Order: sequence, then C-alpha cells, then structure tokens
Amino acid sequence: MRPGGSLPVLASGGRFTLPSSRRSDGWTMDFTFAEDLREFLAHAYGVEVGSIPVGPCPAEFRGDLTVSGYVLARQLRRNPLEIAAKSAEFLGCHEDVGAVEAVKAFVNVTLVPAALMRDTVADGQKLLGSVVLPAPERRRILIEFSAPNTNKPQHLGHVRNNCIGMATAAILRRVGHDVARVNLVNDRGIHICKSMVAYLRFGQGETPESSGRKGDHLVGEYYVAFDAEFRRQVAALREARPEWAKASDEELFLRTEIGRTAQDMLIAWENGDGEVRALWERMNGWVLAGFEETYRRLGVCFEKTYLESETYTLGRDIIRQGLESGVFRRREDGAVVIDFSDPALGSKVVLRSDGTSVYVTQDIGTTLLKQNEFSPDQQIWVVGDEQVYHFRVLFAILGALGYPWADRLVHMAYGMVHLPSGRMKSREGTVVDADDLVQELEDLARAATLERAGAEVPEDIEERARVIGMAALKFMLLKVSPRTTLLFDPEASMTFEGDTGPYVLYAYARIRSMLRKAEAMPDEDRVDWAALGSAEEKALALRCAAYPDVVRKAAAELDSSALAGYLLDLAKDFSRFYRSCPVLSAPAAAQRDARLLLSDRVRAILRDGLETLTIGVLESM
RNA sequence: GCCCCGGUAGCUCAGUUGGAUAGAGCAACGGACUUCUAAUCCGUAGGUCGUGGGUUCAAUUCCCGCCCGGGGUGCCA
Repeated sequence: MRPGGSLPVLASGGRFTLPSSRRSDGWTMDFTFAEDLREFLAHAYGVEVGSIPVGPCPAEFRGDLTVSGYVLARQLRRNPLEIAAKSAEFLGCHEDVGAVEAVKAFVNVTLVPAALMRDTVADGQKLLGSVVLPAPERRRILIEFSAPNTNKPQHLGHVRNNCIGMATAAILRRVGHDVARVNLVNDRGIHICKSMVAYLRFGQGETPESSGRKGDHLVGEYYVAFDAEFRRQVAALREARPEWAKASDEELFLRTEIGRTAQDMLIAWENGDGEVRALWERMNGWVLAGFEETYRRLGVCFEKTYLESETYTLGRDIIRQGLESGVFRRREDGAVVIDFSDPALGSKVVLRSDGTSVYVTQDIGTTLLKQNEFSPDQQIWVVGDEQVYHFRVLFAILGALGYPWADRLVHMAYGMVHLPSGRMKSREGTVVDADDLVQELEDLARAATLERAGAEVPEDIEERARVIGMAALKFMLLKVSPRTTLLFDPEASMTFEGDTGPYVLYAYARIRSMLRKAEAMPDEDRVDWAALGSAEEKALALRCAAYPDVVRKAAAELDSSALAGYLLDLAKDFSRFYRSCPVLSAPAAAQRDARLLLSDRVRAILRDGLETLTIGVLESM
C-alpha cells in the first residue's frame, strides 16, 4: 500500500541528484556580448572566467539584461564596483549594446534589438533543440508511481500522484533520458479482504453490470460497508467489556467477529483457497477495469504494471542471504532485524517471527526485480511524504546489502492534498473522487465554452471540454511545488481564469488563430529582426530563450512547477505583446513578418511545454 | 522525547546555491471589447517574508534557539 493512510501528500525527502545543466539561472542560449565580456575580463585580470552571470533586468531599471558584479567578484576576487565599471566601459563600445549603465555593482545592458533577437529567438531549431542534454548526461531512469490499492476507487490524492508521475516522466524524457514508467498495484492484503467479506455479507450477488456501477466504485462501497459494520461491532465490544474501553480500533480488530472473518480470509487467500481466490479475482477484476477507465481519462499509462500478489514474497530470500552474511541478525523472539548505525533509523524488523514479510521486505524484492528487468541508472518512486522514513530505511538496507546502485535511488516525496475541511478521509466520505472530479471539470469546461461560443456550437465541443477540463486539473496540480501540502478548494480551484491551464491554452489558441489568418509564414532567413524592439517584444523573446534551461532545471530537480510557472509567464508575456503590438495589421511588412515569426516561436514553446506536462492543446477555444 | 517538512499580501501559492525597491493569481476597487479570440489586458490598494539572536559589505535566503502547523518514529501499508 503505497499512498498510505487516507492519502498522499508529500513532502520532500532529500535533494535529488540527476545530472543538471550548468546554469540554473539565466539562459542556455549564449549572448554574444556576454561571451565577449568573458574574454575581455579574463584577459584584463589574467584569470580564468567561467560563464558570465546574465539575468533579466528588473523592471525598475533601464535595460534588458543585467550582469551582476557581485557574482563576478567572487570569481575574479576584485572589487564588485570596479568590475562593474570596467565591464560597463567595455560593453559601451560593443556593437550589440545600445546602452549600458552601471548601478552600484550591477551592469544593466540594453541590447540593440537585432542582436537581442539574434541571440534569443532567431534560431528556432536551436531554441527547442537545446532542451536535450548532451549524450553523456542522459540516463536510463525507472519511475514508479500510482501504486493504488484495489479496495476502493481513486481520489484526488491519487490524481496528484498520477499527474506528478506522468509529468515527471515526460520531463525526464524531454531532456533525453530513457524513462520507463511502472505501476505496482497492491491487489492483495487485509484491505481487499475487508471488501470481500462485506460483499459476501451484504452484496446479494450484485455486479458492475447488474448495478450499472463502475467496478472500483462498487467494491469501494463494500469497503465502506465493512468499516461501518466493524465500527458497530467495536462499539458493542467496548460496551460489553469495559476493560477494553480504551483499546484502539486496531487492537480490537481481531476481537470483532467481522475483523476475525477478514483475517481468516486473508489466511485462506495465502493458502490458495479456491473459493476465496475466485472471489478475489472477480472483485479485483472489477476494480482493475475501473482503474483502467480512470487512467484512460487522465491519460496515465505505464510501460509495465507489477501486481503485488505476484511479487510480495520476493524479498525473503535476500533476507536469508543477508542473515548469513551478517547484515541482519535474528532476534531472541525469532524476528529478523537490521540495526542501523544511524540512530535516526534505529532498528528495523525485516522478517516477522513467523517468517512472513513486512512492507520493506517486499520493497527490497521489487526493487531488485525492477533493477534486474530494466537495469536503470536510477530508480525513482513517486510516493507521499508520509513514507519518507520507509524509503530511507529501504535505501539504507539496500546499501548495507552492498548494491552499488543503492545510493542512486530517489524517493520523490510529494505533499498531501487537503480540503478546506481538512484531510481527506474515505471512511467519512470526505474524499474528492477522481472520476467525479474529471467529469465535473469537463462539464464546467463545456458550459464555459458554450457560453463564449454564442449561437454557434463548435463541432468539437466534447473534445474541447475534455482538453480544457484536463488542462485545468493537471495544471492546478502541477503548478505548485510537489513537496507542498496542497489545499484543494473546489470553489476557487474549478476555474479557467487567471493562473490556470486554460489560460495557457488560450494563449496558444489565439496564436493558432492568428497564424491561420496569416496563411503563409514568412521566410525565416529573410526576416528582419531589427523591425522589433518594443518592451513587450523584447521581454517575450528573452522569455522564449529561457525555455531550455527551465526544462532542464525541472528535470534535474524533479519539479514540474518550474515548467508550469514558466509557461504561465510566457503566456502572460504573450498576452501583453498581443494587446499592444498588432501583428497582422502591423504598420510595416517587415514588422508583421517578424512579429508573426516571434508568435510562432511562442506557439512552439507553449505546445512543447504543455506536452511535456502531459497537457494537450486546442487549435481554437 | 527524537527525526523530517512547512510558516512570505485577506486567501492560494511562487521566489531562496546570499545580492538592486519581495512577486503572481484569486478576492476588493477603478479602467479597456466598431480593433489579430475580453478564458484577455491596464491601473489602485494590500507585506515587521512566524519570532529572537548570529555570520556577512549584503539575509526571506546560511547557522543556532524558540513558537505554531503537518507528517513520521509498528513483527501496518
């Protein structure tokens, strides 16, 4: 059971260690003036100078870009003000520079428009092409996510997990890694037996077909029914036996008739009891079919799906071997444990005294299985932050067992989803169901689209509703940092305005519309970039140029929110440009062509970026 | 008790390998559709960056203490 308790959330386990681009700030695209400045400074001070720290110039100052004298000062070991003055002096004579101003230790550079465009958006191939890492930095990565239990339908917490997993995989692929997505379905255990017991007791033989209900929802109802009956029995027990009044539900589980029945069923399942297995297969089949439907709607897919019923015994042999080699020891009570030198980890049982596996033992087994089947350089688990300790233990055990790849395992811990009323709790019915949520967003998107369409109903209205609804959902989940505990306020979240997926989609659709009207695209080689130069145009071009680094940073830090935030900024920059710079009706042909091409660059990046977040686009909205 | 994560505008969240006057969306208020799609744009208002120290030319960012919230600390998953 991966996503734990009532579900997810996450937090952050340590730092991630994927190969990263050299600079996290600034641009991968090289500015000619910066390169020339680098050489100049290296020569002037007789020191090796790394890359020049170029960043955006804050709006309050005059300039397009800013070079920080403070950062250079660390490399050059000179006075920042002196460096800034010297740099400004040099840049004042540079042909690309229209104006330069040193303010304190900052050098604000205004580029000649043609140079700015040349160094940013002129080469469209390079712009999108440089997202990909050089071959030596590419890795084979296996990412596990979703990992649902087959006793109830998925809810918003699972949706966050699924979306983060899919988007992270897509981001890693985008920069050139070889990524395999795997799911590990928890299809066995006491929780499934609970649904089964309740079904036998209250189900009267109903099926998804007979009830017209989606299989996972149907089974989930019996899980809830079990809990209701269990609570009733526990309450009665406490009433009858005052000495147990203070015992926890868990402590009393096996004292209740229904709890005992579920436990017996689990044992029967493990012994391969025919009837139990048949019922289990039937009900699991219903749930898995339901999941398939949910995954289809969300666009979730995997290269491989493991079933825990087939892997849960795998770790035991490794434990026995480790016992012989002294990694583990057998405690007086018969349980096998590992004693960590790190006091924060303490001592951990890996095999119960009856010889059965615990959670971490199974994970040792599946980790080895995945390692053998995929030979990844790195494995990533997208699992809620409540399991940080579990993964620290798992990784420490694998390290103790001597696997050289153990220090490259990553737990991508993400935060829980909370509702305004607090944590989601299945038993109390305070969960946001995944299927309902998707449906609701699609309905809202349809209504919003029709409202704006006026009399003519678009032919592809269903497609639009689907794409817009999903964009809203995924963007909402992906735009916040994975580690953040997310508050889902239905009122405020179900909107298509402001910082949302549909906002980005809208910018894309407006560009498409414009390009359709333009009919022919101008010849790239003949465009006169010098025709541009307004603040909006320059800001847009500079934003475009930052794209490759943003994607690389998102990949290196496993952070979809860096990319989502960037796309929002880009769409915003475009909207400003669109408002103040007429394209099709630009005063001069050269201006029209250059603006058209600039718009097309934005279009390409928006599409590339959205797809890298697994969000589809629309040609019209 | 101990460990981990978080505390930034009324709300939801960015920003932080230390750097110029801390940002966005929503909500509030005021503007802009005979003009390439107003799911848009512009403006106003809104902050002791939890708190107290320390390091530094420079701290929301790094270090220590404290307060508040969440999670973890099982022969559960």
